[in-house]
Amino acid sequence: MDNNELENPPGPARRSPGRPRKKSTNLEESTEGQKPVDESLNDRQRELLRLVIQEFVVTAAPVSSEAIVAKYRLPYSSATVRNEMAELERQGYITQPHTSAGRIPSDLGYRYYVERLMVRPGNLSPLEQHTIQHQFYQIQLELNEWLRLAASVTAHTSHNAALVSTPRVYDSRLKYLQLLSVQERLALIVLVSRDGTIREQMTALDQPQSQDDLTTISNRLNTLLKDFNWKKMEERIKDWPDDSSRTMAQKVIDTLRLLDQSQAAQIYRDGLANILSQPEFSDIERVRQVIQVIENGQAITNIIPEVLSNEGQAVQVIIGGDNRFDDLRSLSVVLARYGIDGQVAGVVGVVGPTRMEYGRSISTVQYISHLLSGLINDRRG
Amino acid sequence: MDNNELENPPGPARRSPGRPRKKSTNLEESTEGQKPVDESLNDRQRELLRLVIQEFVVTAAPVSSEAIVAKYRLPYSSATVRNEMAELERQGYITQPHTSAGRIPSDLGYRYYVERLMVRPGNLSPLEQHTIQHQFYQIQLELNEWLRLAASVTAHTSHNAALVSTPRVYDSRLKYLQLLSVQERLALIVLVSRDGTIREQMTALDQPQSQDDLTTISNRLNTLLKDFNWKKMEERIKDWPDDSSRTMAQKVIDTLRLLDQSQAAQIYRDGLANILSQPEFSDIERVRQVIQVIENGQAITNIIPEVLSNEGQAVQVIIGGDNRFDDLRSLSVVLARYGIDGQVAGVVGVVGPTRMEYGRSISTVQYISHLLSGLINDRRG
DNA sequence: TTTAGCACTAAATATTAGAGAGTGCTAAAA
DNA sequence: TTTTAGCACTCTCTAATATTTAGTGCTAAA
Repeated sequence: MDNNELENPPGPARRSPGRPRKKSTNLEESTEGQKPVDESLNDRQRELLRLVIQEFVVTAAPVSSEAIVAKYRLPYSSATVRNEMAELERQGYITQPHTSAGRIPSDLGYRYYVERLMVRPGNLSPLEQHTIQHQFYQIQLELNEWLRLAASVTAHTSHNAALVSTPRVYDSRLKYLQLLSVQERLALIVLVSRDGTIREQMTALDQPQSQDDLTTISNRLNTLLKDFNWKKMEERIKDWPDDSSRTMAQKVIDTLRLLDQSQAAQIYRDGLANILSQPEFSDIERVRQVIQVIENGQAITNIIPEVLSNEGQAVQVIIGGDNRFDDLRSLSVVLARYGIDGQVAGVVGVVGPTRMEYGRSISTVQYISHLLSGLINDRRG
Repeated sequence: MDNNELENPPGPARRSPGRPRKKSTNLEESTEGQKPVDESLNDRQRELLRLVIQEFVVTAAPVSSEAIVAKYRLPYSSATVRNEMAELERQGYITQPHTSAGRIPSDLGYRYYVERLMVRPGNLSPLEQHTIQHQFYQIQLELNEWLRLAASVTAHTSHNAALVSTPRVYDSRLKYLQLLSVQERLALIVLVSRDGTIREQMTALDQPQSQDDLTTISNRLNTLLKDFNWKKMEERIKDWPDDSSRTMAQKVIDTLRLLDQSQAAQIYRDGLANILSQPEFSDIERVRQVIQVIENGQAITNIIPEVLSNEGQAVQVIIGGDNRFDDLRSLSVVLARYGIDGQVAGVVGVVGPTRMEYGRSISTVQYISHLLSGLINDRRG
């Protein structure tokens, strides 16, 4: 109940809508690691904002001036803190659920924290890294099992919900294909692309063909089409005679193109239970919303291609939907790409309340994406 | 809040623990379709029980004598109904949340309803069947995409949460294998079993081998091991010379055995949001429990192999955990097997509150399992 | 055997009072 | 000029109490 206001950011935050973008730009201009100069907040205000957020992340209750002074033994009184808080509120970094309550961070506050105040997220502890690696390398797994595991581990490590998208392959090239007779007029195309993806496709035959016929065809196609992507293949077969080899080649092309294009990223999810035990989800209606969003929401599906195309940034943090994804108000999403630049790419992400441990989430997705990239790399030749 | 008592079945239901089993036996003995004779409930009582349950399933609120008489224009007064209800309660089929409330069905009541009172669930309407078929046959899909779709459709059709397990294959037989060089000392085994399952397995090589070497080996293995299951293969290779073919054969055997055995059924889930909008989940704590159970609970994983081994029954209904699955108190599960007897088998199921439309759930899993069985059958040769 | 009538019970809802938490402001102190 | 003690003020939270409502079980008559 304390957090109702998170959903409807109060006046002050709205009054300066241009601010977050500007801040973000500042960060990019300043050298990383150096403390950026800020015109509007002095050191003490920044420090207090940091403390308010840290405290709120842990307690989930509005943070009072008194409490913060006592807990951190600040060298000034609660009255001073109140004055500074008033200024922080005026600038939209924190808000009050009601007059006589403490302060809670606004989305803008979180943004500022993530970009400028947070202790830079380091790596996961060696112990955690080791535990995770152990799980990954323990058994030989298929790709989808890796991804499922990745989602599970990410959720567990970040203490939030996690999502992992299947990697999308651009420009698949044929490594090997095999045709298998299923019935007289039904064949199975098995197609291995150079990045190790396997695609099977059942296909009807115009005329009955034996396994021997099919083997002959597949041998020919293997020789002629190997290492090509579907566009190259299409050029190549243009002047072929109109025989069964060509018909089959066309089907292979279609399958390969399908692999490239229609490839709707499947999304593995896990850890929903983690975030629902957070106090912000004591309201059942919010729980339903969140489940809708995570289970099959548009927002998630919309974000992913965006992250994939966004080649620059290593980790992307979307706070409270950032005014773009309405379903995600009150949720934050931390996303990292994995894969091989320009060839294979997927997304690993953490979803949780805006009040999340951003540092931990960032470390987690960084590490897991690193791990997945390694695995993908191993799978290729 | 009305339904608190569902979780802790009150006295009467406990007093006659042998009853449900006995009933179930009776049903099996009696000819299907014929109205079974019952010593303890007269026609009017049965009719009233049916009405109470039907009403409760729709309204989710305790059913009062007055309401039921008015709504169904019963030819007797509410006082009479009250008398009969008292008897139904004494026998444990219904309970009162508190003294001055209406009646709600107990698990025992639901059981009785499902086995003896329910209008026998027919098929889904032709329109629904058509819609579903349309979704299934619209595009060529891979197995896991079929299953994902099946979960989604089941959830949507049953208005509850759905789960679909990956089919487990007993006794896989090799249809075709291919070895692909990935790096000098790293190869990919691609293995197609006769039922159309494809398994890929990366393997390290003792000594560098070219693609040509690997092709030679795979040709030999294809000829010698085709159509065998892993046990047969092991016999077969017993007296082979200890060369690279044999080493590879052993790896193929291991992979095939893995396919048969370790094959932990993956479970596709969908429609969690459906059941959480039900009024029984207005209590956040219950929501959390349910999500735990459905997302990664033991109960589900325990039930599935049980259903698979239970070859007789077409559809299995577990009500409120049936005193065996504690996590499932207040939930019911409707399960059907799909696949081909003795060869491939998976499970499709509906999970919802005990107050669910059993008829619809049963029709849905029946139809979907039928459809999946067909698809599996098509995939084989 | 059925039913009208009614006392009784327990929950749900509304009302009120009081306590608690934390602020903003003022005026004095540093 | 900045900081801080003091205090009035605001709003929520909790508990206690009364009121309403729904629906029963029982009795006695039909």
